[in-house]
Amino acid sequence: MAKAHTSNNIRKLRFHHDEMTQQELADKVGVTRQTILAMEKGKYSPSLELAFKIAHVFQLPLEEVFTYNPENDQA
Amino acid sequence: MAKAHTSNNIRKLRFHHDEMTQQELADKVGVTRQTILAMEKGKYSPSLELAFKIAHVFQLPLEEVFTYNPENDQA
DNA sequence: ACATAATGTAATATATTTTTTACACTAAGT
DNA sequence: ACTTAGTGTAAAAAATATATTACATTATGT
Repeated sequence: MAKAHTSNNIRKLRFHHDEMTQQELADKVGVTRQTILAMEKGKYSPSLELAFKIAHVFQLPLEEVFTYNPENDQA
Repeated sequence: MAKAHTSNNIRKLRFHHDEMTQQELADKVGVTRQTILAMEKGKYSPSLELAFKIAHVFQLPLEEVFTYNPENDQA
């Protein structure tokens, strides 16, 4: 297994979407600003549900918001 | 926000993939059999990372394994 | 100079996911 | 009849995500 990571471009997307603020996004998906901030900072990766909600806000498929970086998982 | 759900067809996919057992899948993605079982039973929805790993095992885009059912989220 | 909005940091508390362990049940093989 | 493999249930512990609160910083507007 090992360290696989999940990155996202929430930050970029916020700006591309009318400079949506962290708070606004947080409100739209029903979490706290801290949660958005932590995600943008890569402090932790969200739950699948939250990921779906965020993709939904930006009207994008989940995989265009979050990208999976398998580090060295077995095949 | 409210209750949005995430469903999956892990079970089906396991059988379509050489009748892969819960334990085998668990091993491939580095979790416990209980975790796979709980997911199949809808007991809780996985982390984004785990979701990605599972999709990766089945060589499918994440959204073909997990589907988001927004219940009544605001637009 | 002041006020405000947006973001960052940090600590603690709560919720949820995941692990660990143990046991029950069914189906298949011998 | 026995064993084994696969699955289901359950409870408690550990890990991780999320909430809450409070404060610092920077940029902008007045």
